Amino acid sequence: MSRKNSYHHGDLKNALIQAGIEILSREGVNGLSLRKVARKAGVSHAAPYAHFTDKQALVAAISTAGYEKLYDKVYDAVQRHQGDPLRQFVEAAWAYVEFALTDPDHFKITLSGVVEKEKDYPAFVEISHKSFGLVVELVEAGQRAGILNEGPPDLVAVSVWGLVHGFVSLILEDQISHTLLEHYSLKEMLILALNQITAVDIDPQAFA
Amino acid sequence: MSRKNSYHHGDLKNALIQAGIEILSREGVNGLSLRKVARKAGVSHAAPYAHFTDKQALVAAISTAGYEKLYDKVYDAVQRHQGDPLRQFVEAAWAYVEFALTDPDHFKITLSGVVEKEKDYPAFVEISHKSFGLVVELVEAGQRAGILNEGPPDLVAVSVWGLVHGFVSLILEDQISHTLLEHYSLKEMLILALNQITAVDIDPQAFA
DNA sequence: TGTACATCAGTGAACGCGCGTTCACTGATGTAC
DNA sequence: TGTACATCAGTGAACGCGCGTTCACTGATGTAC
Repeated sequence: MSRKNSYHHGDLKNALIQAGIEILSREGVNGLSLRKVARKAGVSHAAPYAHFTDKQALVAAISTAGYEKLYDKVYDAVQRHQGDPLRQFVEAAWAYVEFALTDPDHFKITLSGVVEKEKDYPAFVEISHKSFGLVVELVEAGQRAGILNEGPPDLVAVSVWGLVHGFVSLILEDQISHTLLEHYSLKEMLILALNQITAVDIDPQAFA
Repeated sequence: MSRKNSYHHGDLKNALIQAGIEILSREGVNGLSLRKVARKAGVSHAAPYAHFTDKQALVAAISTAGYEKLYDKVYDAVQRHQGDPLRQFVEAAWAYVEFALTDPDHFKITLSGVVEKEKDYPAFVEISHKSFGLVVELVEAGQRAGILNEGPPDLVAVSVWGLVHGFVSLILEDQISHTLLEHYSLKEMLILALNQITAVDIDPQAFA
């Protein structure tokens, strides 16, 4: 940003990732190309090769950035409601949903496994493990507080993550019936869904 | 198939859909092109235009076929365990998981919303509604049998579908920890996840 | 402080490729008489 | 049953396009003396 008009960009790498995210949100996964990303960053189409070995690597970096943003949003929610495990649980789930709805295509490229070789990118693997760890911690806190059923925390974490992730997917795929959407807000629906999985009954009204 | 060597194919439309599914399973979503599909069906690359107005239409037909196959597999499971609601519930969920694992890319193209304009294809919309209806019926049966919690069946259906769908997604995205996969079979894990959502406790051993 | 030079991050022309789609055509099939 | 003809489902050449990647290059920056 600081050296916008000079020959050298200064922070092209991040600018390319950012440009990629914008293209994703405007044109979807199929509209994402190296050349478009370079164009949007105001740079020749060969310039990205100074920072990424190939297109895959750029996509992996975009995915990794998406995961990090998701983690941060969820972590924020957890921090904001320290000491109130139920609220923590609900708001963390809601943060996940919000990120997906705000930037559906960034969410999809990050979590839909569209990119094959994510395993080859250590930063991606790291943030994905870190995220799962966060869910496990949340589950353990929930179990201690008696709002979640007993059971191996990692297994319960899979159920919880699965439920929230599936909920998001159904919304993004327009798979949720119209009548349902007329009767409930998405947050209410999420809470009613979470209710199926918690040991206590959550009152949607309390989380308006 | 019957007129393989004649100028006219006889059943090109279905042959193209089938060829598309095969390409999907071998090369993934990004490998799917009209020209490849035609080649695989043994036909010139312009031939598909006699049956589909454009590439979108072919993809929509492939997605629709995927949904129908999924519906059939789940419906089969339901039929096979008529009179045993718990088993019906578990095996229906497992059929969903099995389809996704058997043909991940067909599953993805069908349910990942990669295709934008699915709404424009009535056959797709129809089978998707029909599928949701089947889940609702299953939920109602489960509630009557006391194995699922009370609540508006369509809402509970969203939770159930969401849980199973999310579970599948986590597996396909390689998001489930290695240690977990070493300790449990996928079917066990599915059942333990379903356990979080049922009113009764399911014994994984009973479904080996 | 000033100069020489190595390093680095850009440029722009060029490559070959596969794609979706159109178009004039042709061979096979079905139908009317 | 045989013939004429309309219809239909294919063919293959051609189009223009955007893509990923390479390459010789050049301008800017940082460093040693």
